[in-house]
Amino acid sequence: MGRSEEKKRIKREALLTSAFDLFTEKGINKTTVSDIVKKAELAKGTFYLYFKDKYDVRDKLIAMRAVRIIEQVGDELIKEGNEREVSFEEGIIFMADKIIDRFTKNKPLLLFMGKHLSEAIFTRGSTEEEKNRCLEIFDKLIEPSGKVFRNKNVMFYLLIEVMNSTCYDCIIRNAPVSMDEMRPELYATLMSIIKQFEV
Amino acid sequence: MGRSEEKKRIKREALLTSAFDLFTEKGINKTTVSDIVKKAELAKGTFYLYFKDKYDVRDKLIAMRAVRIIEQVGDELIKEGNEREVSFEEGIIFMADKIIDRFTKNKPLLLFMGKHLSEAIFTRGSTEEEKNRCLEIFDKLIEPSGKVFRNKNVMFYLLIEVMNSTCYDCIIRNAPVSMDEMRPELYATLMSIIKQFEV
Amino acid sequence: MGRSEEKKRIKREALLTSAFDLFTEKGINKTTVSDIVKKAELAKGTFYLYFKDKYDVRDKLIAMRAVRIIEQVGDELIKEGNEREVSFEEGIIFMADKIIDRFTKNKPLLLFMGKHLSEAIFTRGSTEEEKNRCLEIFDKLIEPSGKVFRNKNVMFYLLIEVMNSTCYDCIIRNAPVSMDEMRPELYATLMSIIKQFEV
Amino acid sequence: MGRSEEKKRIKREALLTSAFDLFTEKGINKTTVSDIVKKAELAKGTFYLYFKDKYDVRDKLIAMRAVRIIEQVGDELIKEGNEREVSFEEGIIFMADKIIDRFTKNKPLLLFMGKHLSEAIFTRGSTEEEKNRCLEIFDKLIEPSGKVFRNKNVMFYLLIEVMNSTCYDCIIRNAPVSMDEMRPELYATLMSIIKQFEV
DNA sequence: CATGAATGAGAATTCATTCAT
DNA sequence: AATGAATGAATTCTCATTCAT
Repeated sequence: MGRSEEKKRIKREALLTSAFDLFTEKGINKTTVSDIVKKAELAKGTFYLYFKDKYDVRDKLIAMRAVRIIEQVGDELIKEGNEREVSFEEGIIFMADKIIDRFTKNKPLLLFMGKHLSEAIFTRGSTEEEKNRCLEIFDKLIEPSGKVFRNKNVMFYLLIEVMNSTCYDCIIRNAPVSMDEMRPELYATLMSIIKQFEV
Repeated sequence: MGRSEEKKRIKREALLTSAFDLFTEKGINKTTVSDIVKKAELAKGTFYLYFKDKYDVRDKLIAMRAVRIIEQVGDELIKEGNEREVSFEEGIIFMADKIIDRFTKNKPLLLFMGKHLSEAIFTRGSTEEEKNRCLEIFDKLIEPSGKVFRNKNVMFYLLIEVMNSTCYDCIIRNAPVSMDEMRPELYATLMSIIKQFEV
Repeated sequence: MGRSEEKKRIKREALLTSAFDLFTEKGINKTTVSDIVKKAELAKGTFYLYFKDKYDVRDKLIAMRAVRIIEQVGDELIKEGNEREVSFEEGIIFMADKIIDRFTKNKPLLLFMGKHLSEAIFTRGSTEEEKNRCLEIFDKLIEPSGKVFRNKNVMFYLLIEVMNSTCYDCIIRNAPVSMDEMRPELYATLMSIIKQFEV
Repeated sequence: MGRSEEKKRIKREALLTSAFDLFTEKGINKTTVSDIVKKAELAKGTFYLYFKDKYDVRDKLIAMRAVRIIEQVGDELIKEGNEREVSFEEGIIFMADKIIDRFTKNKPLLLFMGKHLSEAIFTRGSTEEEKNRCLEIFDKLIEPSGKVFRNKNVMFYLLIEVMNSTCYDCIIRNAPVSMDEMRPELYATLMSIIKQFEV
């Protein structure tokens, strides 16, 4: 990568980081392009060299964050798998558990992500390549179990969607019940879904 | 109700109706308070006598519509029940079917509702009374079956949430698959969830 | 005074009191007629039965307060005069002293009065009668001294004006010096002015 | 100064000039930011690049005008001093005379300045530098006389304040007497004040 | 007299976007 | 590629005032 390419990457990165901080801090509606460039210490016009508008940035951030969450939790699972035998079902619960943890500790992140996790992963993944990385993580999860599932993507979509929705409603809105009350039901539901797709 | 109370109700109604039409037509961001009052044939200031801002109207509309959808589909189910024996599970499928139909035919409505159906019903229901009406509909659905469920509200939350999410993603975004492809999996998932809660 | 006359007086009074509280609290520009009637627990329209607009209220309040200040300080002076011999010059100093005290303890009042004290007394006195009461106070002050002044009203105007201006600038703005530093110079100036008018 | 700096100065100037014209013409309350930018032939938003709001402009204008008045009258006095011997006292009278003249001929200016002359000079002078220029003018006035005064700034504050107040009340409100009737008393008062500060 | 809902002109201010430098 | 001053349409919201009840 050339010098100038590198400089550009840094600027893009600065804009994304600043925007993310502001979006999670005060919401997208109250964040202006001015705020973003000020925080990134760049000129107003520069923003438009990299992004169409702030909604463009938001979409890219949601996609990036969604992928990152899955990747990081996937990595943790791999580590766990190195230490003890982990069945597919256990793996899913493990991931759900880690994601719930993460969101419980970082409500602004959850607020920002909304219920867009699966959407970001399955249809907008910031790049095709990232999207595939996510799907691969799931595939690797199934592999050792030797199980066969029809319609894997739909299954994963449903698993993520149920998990994301309950996180959002229980953690942010504390309704219909608290996350703690929901957790066992959520896990049971995840299990039900998996069973349903097993061939 | 007094004359003036009645007049106020009509004005409030006009604002809500106009706002709903505009929100579904061109989205909330592109709809201005000016647009709403113009359509309602009222003065700008009048809007602010009834609502805080357009987001206030949106929240109230989502709540109202959510309740209305459940009520109407509930009514249809009652009619159906008068004509033939309908089990609880069949009833849920029937309702899901009707809701999918409704959203398929009215994408702007779905776009407007987003994934807020359960939230509107379980935590914001425009009034406590409306919220209870919704829950009652579900109760009536269970009754004749003689079945017993633990944590009914959580079950209903999950049923509605899964249905709402899949509708939104499959109908609006056509992803991860089309609604037609999703439908059998959705139904199976609804069934799994019910089973899981049965005592 | 009839029953209804009395009721009207009470309402007028409530509006004046509420307005005064709000004006001193957050300034006239940030006070709305709505605020005033809400505080007075009256209807919006009622305001306009008693006053032209909020500036009308302000003018009346300034005039009333100006007169009240002079009267109260005049009363204190009379009491003082009953206890010890007080020359005209001493009387003026006494009054200035009391006024400075009052304003130092009640900056919002001073902020509200601005530099309008003499104007309120000499040209707008809420009623002709009140205005005359003020002038009489000064006359009574001169009487016992046996001194003769030309152009008494101009003299009083200058005395009040200098006192009001220095209070405002020194107490509110603390400039060009503090009130404590200004006080001896102010007193000297008041004495100079009196001397100048003595025949 | 760079090209763009120069352009900015011109725009700021245009806004100040337009605002001043409108403020003196129809008062600050009836002048809107829209009026100002229209007159300055600039865009609405541009106003907010240079000033916080119209009150910010007013404050800056009052300060500028106050300084300008003192400077111009000071210049006239210097010219006069070149032609004939002028004592300190005569100088003050000369300046008072010129200021009264100016205000009599330009009542809107006086209306706009209000009783803020000394405040603008002694505490807000648009810049520290301008403020000092004003004080210097007074110093130069004293110098040739060889006289010594204690607390010069307080003396000048009082001289200006009395002059400003009487101008405002007599010229604008014609009360308690006309400016012509007030003039000899004003002059005498100015002389008394000077005497009082002489060491 | 009193009310307070309704009005609607219009004020303030913002902010995305452009473009000359 | 980067800048940031300038733009001005767009938007929100206020608030004095009216008037039917």
